[in-house]
Amino acid sequence: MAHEAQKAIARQSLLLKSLPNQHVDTLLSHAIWRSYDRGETIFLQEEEAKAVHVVLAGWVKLFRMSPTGAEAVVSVFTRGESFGEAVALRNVPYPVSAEAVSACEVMHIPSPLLLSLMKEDPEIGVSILASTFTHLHSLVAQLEQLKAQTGAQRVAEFLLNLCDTADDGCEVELPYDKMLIAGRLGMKPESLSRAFSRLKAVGVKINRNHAVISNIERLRDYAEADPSEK
Amino acid sequence: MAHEAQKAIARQSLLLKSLPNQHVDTLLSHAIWRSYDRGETIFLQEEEAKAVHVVLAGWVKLFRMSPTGAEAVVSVFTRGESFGEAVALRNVPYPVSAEAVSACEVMHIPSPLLLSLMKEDPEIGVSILASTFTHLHSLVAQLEQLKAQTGAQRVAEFLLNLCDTADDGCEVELPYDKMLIAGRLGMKPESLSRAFSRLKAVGVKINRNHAVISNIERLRDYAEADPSEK
DNA sequence: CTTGCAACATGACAATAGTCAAGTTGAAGC
DNA sequence: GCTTCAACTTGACTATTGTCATGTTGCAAG
Repeated sequence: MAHEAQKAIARQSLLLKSLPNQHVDTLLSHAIWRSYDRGETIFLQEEEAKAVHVVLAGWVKLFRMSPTGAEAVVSVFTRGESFGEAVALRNVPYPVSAEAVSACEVMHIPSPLLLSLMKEDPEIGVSILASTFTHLHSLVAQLEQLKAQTGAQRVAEFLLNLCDTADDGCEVELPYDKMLIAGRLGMKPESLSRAFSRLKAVGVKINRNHAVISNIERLRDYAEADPSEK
Repeated sequence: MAHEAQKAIARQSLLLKSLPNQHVDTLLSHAIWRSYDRGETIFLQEEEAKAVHVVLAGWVKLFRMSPTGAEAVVSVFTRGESFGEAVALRNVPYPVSAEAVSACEVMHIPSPLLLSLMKEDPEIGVSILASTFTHLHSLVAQLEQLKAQTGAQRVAEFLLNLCDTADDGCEVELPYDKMLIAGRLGMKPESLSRAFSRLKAVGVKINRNHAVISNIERLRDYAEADPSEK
């Protein structure tokens, strides 16, 4: 079912890229390949984890529903990224739900397969820990941002992460809709709108899902300034 | 150097308790046992990880310094808890700093030892993933709280976590000083004071580091209520 | 083409949290 | 016992964000 192009993407994923080819072949041949429509659920919070998931195309969000129904977006993944590693190997329920936020392609690696390969070659365990560590790290970074930065500063960092060039100025497309960006950054859509307005003052123009940053350094200074001295 | 009592605590830690005794013995005999004074640094952000750390007594905080010097507390660990697993096995720099917030005892397991044992028995990898998953989970929970609850509600949850009994009412000691509690909950000490004041209305009395909760159910309802309908 | 809807923007207001300043208080050191 | 200092509390004020209401816009189904 899998196109060669998809397999190539899978091989480059953080989870698989450092594994010996032989293992990767085994995993790819036993993986389940699926397409999801925008809005489709991939798994639900409290459901038991049976696989590790690798995004091949599109965008997937992980989120938590509080008892009152408020949604907190925990992370958003795209091509080459994987999630569910630590959960799948322990047969514990997912602490979050996953949903496709655009049409997307996802590869599922059954966890029993991963476990049995891990018994043969401990290198696999290290690979899994590597991806897990990346998630841990990104959650830590998010926590720092939420605790130490204003909304507009978080938006500034989000934009800076989109333009990987160290160029003077640049233009980027917002990867998904603003409601999701707002959720991902821990704010309401209205606040995101206002944050964008503020960023006009440091040379950011937003038009639809297209952003123009006139001076990256200026934006970076803004993002890292002490909130109290702004 | 290690007392038997300390070894007993180490054996009960989340990291080691599910491992075969034989491995635990090996790890314990090669571990480094250290005492730290209040305020002493255990490791610094950006430092290369060489060991996994298990707290035997006292309290340790993990925190991040933003470029501007603002401190964001990521987690606080105590007896039986471990940290640094995912980092130690990858020879990558710590994303956070660790500091003793009270006098404490910490056991350090050198990561090369863990890696070599892991090659012999993949079960060790699963154990490490288990602890790592717990951290991941707690970070996710923190993110949800920060995004979906008010300060006073986060304080309420913090108190609820302290009293494990399902009893009607209970009394607990605050485990560390209020400045650190405030940091851990993502607020300023002043806001914590005010949050405590508000909780008086739902039957919480704070005196020094001693808290009296007259009705746990009432507090739980408060913590989980929709912030908008309070 | 038009209707309808969801995403987005904006203004007015309320709630929440941070800042600054001025006290208290309790414990450690002299 | 006294001094001193840091932790803590409280009040007044400000800034930020959420909430509610209203209006615009672009896209898609008919």
